[in-house]
Amino acid sequence: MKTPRTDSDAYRRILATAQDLFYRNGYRATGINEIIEKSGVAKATFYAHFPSKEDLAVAYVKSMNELDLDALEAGIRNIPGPDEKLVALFEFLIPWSEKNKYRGCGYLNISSEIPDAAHPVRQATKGHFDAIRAIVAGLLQELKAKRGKAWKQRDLDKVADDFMLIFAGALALGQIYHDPKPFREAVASAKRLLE
Amino acid sequence: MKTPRTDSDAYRRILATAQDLFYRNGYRATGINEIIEKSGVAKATFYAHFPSKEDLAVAYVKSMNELDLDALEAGIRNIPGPDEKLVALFEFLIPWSEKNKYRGCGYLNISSEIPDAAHPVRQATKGHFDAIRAIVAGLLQELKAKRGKAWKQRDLDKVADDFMLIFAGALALGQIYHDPKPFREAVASAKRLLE
DNA sequence: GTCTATATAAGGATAGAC
DNA sequence: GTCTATCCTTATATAGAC
Repeated sequence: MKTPRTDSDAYRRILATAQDLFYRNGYRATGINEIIEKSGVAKATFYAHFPSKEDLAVAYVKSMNELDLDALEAGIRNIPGPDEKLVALFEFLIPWSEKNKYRGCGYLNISSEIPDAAHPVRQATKGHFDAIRAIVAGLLQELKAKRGKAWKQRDLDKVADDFMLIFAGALALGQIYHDPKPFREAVASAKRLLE
Repeated sequence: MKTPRTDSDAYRRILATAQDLFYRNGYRATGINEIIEKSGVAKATFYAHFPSKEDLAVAYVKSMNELDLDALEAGIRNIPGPDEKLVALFEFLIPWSEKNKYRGCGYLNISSEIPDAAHPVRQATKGHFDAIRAIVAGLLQELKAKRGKAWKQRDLDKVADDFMLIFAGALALGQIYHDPKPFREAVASAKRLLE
């Protein structure tokens, strides 16, 4: 028997299907059988790649995280200054939320469904927000250097805290209200933080 | 056959059990059978009061909303000024989050599990955040009157937006990180908004 | 209101043949 | 890798007797 590989076609199809269903319909609402059916693999093949549903959940979060971070970094790469980049992080959320029909943040959503904070999925969702914060912190450092005296006294950690609260808050409220409004408000808040 | 009443003892026991289990373990993770067992009612009694699990979910959110708003208003009643009251809204979240073992916001959690934005449960969770915002907006009006010239130019809607983003952001990140830190950051952010 | 079945579907997971 | 069959549990919900 061959060892299942992460670069096999079946693996990719399963993960792509999970990506879609877990995000759109939720983790517990999505059955293994449905994933197997829609990804067009055999049941045995599925379990050869993912010994349990939880393993698939972990792969789902990690893979989504890579995609999101890549998209995010590609999105800000050609934007000139760190301040414009920081605002762009929030502006991206407006079309993103619409594209995703205001289903909200996949990391917050699956975390809500898994109460055990020690669970590998929860560790992975935490890792995602850590990564976002690292990007924000890096841009703030650039900005501090650029602004010189005016920002000399600013505590970058606290500014990063503010950005993360507004970021997560917009994701949460965008889902609650099923509307892009919180994301527009977040853009305005972000701009104000950079004044 | 008697008409089931919302003030019956069985009704209250069912709702109290749902309150506990839905919040702690999640909506889909909690089975009707478990609720029936732990609330000590008969299966027929349960279905006499709640024709379906969804009906119970709606009652759960609405009842939780009433309890939370009552607790919140009682908590700020004896605090002197509107600015102190606004900060207190965030300070309350620190012990609250610890008491709830950082399980997060029950309204955000169940919303994550119900993708259909038109669902009655989703309407109820939206109503909760509307109610919170109304409290914030009311306090901001008081504050504007109190501060006079210094706040004459402030757009209260935008300040309320900021408060709500920070409020929801802390709830979301407090769960992600399973930690009171985001709530402490939210207190600091709120204070800064009132400067 | 209680109790004990029961219907029926879907859940996750395994096994055997190809 | 595919296919079908199956196991066991849990899910929501209903029925009948007391």
